[in-house]
Amino acid sequence: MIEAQKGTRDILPGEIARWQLVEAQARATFELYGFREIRTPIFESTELFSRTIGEATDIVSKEMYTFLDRKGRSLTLRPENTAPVARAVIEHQMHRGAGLQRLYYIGPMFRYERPQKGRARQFHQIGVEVFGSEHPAVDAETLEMLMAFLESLGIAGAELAVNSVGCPVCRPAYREALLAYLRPHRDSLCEDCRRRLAENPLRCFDCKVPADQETMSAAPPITESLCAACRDHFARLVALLEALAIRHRIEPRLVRGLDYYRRTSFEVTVPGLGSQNALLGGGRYDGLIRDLGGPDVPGFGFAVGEERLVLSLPAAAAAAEGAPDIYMAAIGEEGVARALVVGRWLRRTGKRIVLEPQPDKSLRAQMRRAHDLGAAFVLIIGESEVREGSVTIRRMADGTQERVAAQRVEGRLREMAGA
RNA sequence: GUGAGUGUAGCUCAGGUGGUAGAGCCCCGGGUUGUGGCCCCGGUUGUCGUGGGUUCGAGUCCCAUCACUCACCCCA
Repeated sequence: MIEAQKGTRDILPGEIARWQLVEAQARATFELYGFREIRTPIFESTELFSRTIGEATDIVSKEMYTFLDRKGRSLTLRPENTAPVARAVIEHQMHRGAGLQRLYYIGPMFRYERPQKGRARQFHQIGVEVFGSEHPAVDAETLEMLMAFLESLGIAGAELAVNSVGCPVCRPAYREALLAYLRPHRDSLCEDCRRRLAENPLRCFDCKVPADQETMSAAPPITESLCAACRDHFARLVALLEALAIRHRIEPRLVRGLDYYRRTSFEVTVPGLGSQNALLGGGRYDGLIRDLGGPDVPGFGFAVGEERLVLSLPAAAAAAEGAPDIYMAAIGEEGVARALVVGRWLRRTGKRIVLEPQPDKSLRAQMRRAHDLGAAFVLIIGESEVREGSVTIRRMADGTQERVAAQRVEGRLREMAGA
């Protein structure tokens, strides 16, 4: 038997209401703030990701779905969507208009990883990107929108952590300061942290080994090593968050993995997701467009893990499934043919009608089926109805029913529904 | 890539110390020659993940393998 590939899954009709709710709420909220949707391709040139995300990151070094097409071009299934959106902005010169570009996207991403709770090889992100301003008010307003979005979905226990990871001016100096602090402790660090020391010492802050956490708690925080410009940007952002009464925690140990982040960096965690407790992450990426060969256009954005968001939804958020208004119970081939005609006309009045051609099935079984589907009315078309050109209308709520001429079905149905 | 746990009916799961498979739900038919919910009666459903080994005999023990789940790494 052929089954869905590891790390991929089918989202079945029984749970689709939660996905549709999340996506509809995202569109409605983002458009309130002037964002417009963009849809970019699922695969891109491999180079787009390796250059922007960083060759040394886990994503690029071991998690990309990369393949050669028939002409030998190296292509990659997108592992994230900020770089593709930036590519599209440059390609279509979208930054040349007046004002800012605010874009959002919803779609699948791909990373070759071992699946676990809240993690899959094909997963979905809802993300936004703002291009064209490095003003901290962009950061603040977008974060305010984000929190409003989560609130509108009734997400409980969401905690926003913000930090500044500096810029190419101050980050190298901080890295050296951190290394200077860590070198004397090298022998007491865990194996992973010793490796991080060489690759990306900032990641030691994420270590879950208690002894290492203790070591890191005394490490110099990045916020004290920021250059004047970055320090000013961060201070203004924090002040604006205060003014907006956005609950947040300043977390100097928060480091994000992708190379293109500058200055503002943040994430929202939520309980109940197992060890993948990050619901979303994002930050500022002022150098990205230029790195891709475009002009010096600053950017800010975030991406929400849609699977994790759906997992975090309150149980009650599952919107009611669309029960049919009418179930057609037809007996015999003639009955089925008549039901088709009646159903066609009633659907034009906006009625949701379910017709399952099973002429040999007992009326009892068809009634049971109508009940299970939650149909408000059943239209019965059996042998005697066919003979006299009528239809039996049954209101399921109280069992009242009557037989009317076929032409009168629509009007009588309306009367019975209103009664 | 590393570690641990789990694989029995469509679903959720029982099957001490080896004797050749069960329940509930679901589904179908009937009780009501054409009428739902509750009830009653009857019925269908399995390569016991796969391959090999031990044994007279393996769902049960051993080995291998695959899949799933959770955790590590890392991230959404």
